[in-house]
Amino acid sequence: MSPAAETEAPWARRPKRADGRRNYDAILEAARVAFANRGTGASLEDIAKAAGVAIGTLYGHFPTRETLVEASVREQLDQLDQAATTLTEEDGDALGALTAWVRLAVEHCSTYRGLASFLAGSAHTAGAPLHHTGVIVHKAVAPLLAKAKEAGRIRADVTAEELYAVITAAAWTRENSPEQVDHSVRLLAFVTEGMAPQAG
Amino acid sequence: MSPAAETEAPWARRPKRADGRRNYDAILEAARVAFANRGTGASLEDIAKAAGVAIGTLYGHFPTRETLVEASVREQLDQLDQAATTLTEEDGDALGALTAWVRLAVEHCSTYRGLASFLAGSAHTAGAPLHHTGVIVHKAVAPLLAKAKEAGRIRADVTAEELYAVITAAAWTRENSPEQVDHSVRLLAFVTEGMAPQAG
DNA sequence: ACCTGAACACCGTTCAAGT
DNA sequence: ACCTGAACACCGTTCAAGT
Repeated sequence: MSPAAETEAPWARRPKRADGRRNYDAILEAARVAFANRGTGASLEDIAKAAGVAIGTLYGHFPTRETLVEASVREQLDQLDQAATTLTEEDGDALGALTAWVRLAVEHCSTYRGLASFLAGSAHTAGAPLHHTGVIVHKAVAPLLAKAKEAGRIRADVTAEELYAVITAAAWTRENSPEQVDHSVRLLAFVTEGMAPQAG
Repeated sequence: MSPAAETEAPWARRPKRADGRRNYDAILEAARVAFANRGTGASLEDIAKAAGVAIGTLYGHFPTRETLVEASVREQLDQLDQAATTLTEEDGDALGALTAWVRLAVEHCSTYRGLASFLAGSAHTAGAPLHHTGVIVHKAVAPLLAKAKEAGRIRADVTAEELYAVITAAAWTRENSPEQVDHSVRLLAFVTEGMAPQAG
């Protein structure tokens, strides 16, 4: 498998022609603003208008809403992947490293209202644009989880899939929390305690 | 405050005229089927068609989608409320009673795909039709929570609001789980362990 | 290779007219 | 008091024509 095959997805590729790249970038930027303000269900016509392109141009680059959502969080996901590597290499508190990364993952998955639902919806559909996120999360969390288990801080039977369910559930809770209090913090605290070996 | 004011909501009242009641019931039944098959975002026109009424009739009885969703789960909510009373009166395992009721509540809140999001959305909006659900859950869970605390099975600082966040998050997880495995079961198990006094 | 925007489809919501 | 359905608005999606 070539490096390009790993990094380049079949959907939403950045065009080669200069005008195409300009439009692609403008659409992405407008989408990020719209998703941040209105959630992932924001009007695609409004996004095209804000980007200064016709609606057909948007569809040319992003054939489905999901491809646009995926592209709008792709860079952030790369950072999340790298953070897992950094945290795994650090010596010290294995449980702290795991929980720190889980919190980063929850923040990523709650970037926009509606993102958690998109992620959950494509979690079990191989080939879906946002299925990639689940794959990355699984791969990234595996070594962190293994180290925490070796250190005796997490039950041996906790799986990466269960952690992903926890992360998306916490992200959804965060999306839906009132501005004053983020209920996902306490939810994660309870879950973390519950995953400790001494419990139960 | 009269008893009627407590039980009768200002939205979605069952009409007094016979033809009105027939249509009201037919719409509700069609809505339950449509919500079960397509989630709470199901087409209202299709529901009206299935009920054999004009779209205006549907809007006459249920001015917003939320009122229709609320009415479609109201009876079930009453049962959930009664179950809390029964479980509170039982002698025996206080933690078991609490967790049994929480599981019933999770099932209620995941009756239809999309219901958990409706509930979370109206949780902090007094006056919203589905805000009622949150109020009932809070009232119902309070004595169960108090007994579990007295028995030393749950941390003293756990609030009913936190439990409601846990319930809706678990319901959302259940809605989004693949058919083979319900991830909310493990999520609830972890949270329950994490709420125990000996943890942390 | 990429862009445009008209055209079509579908659905939510309102309201004047009716019984 | 309740019902009807046409009318309007808004949005997603496609595609023939253009550069």
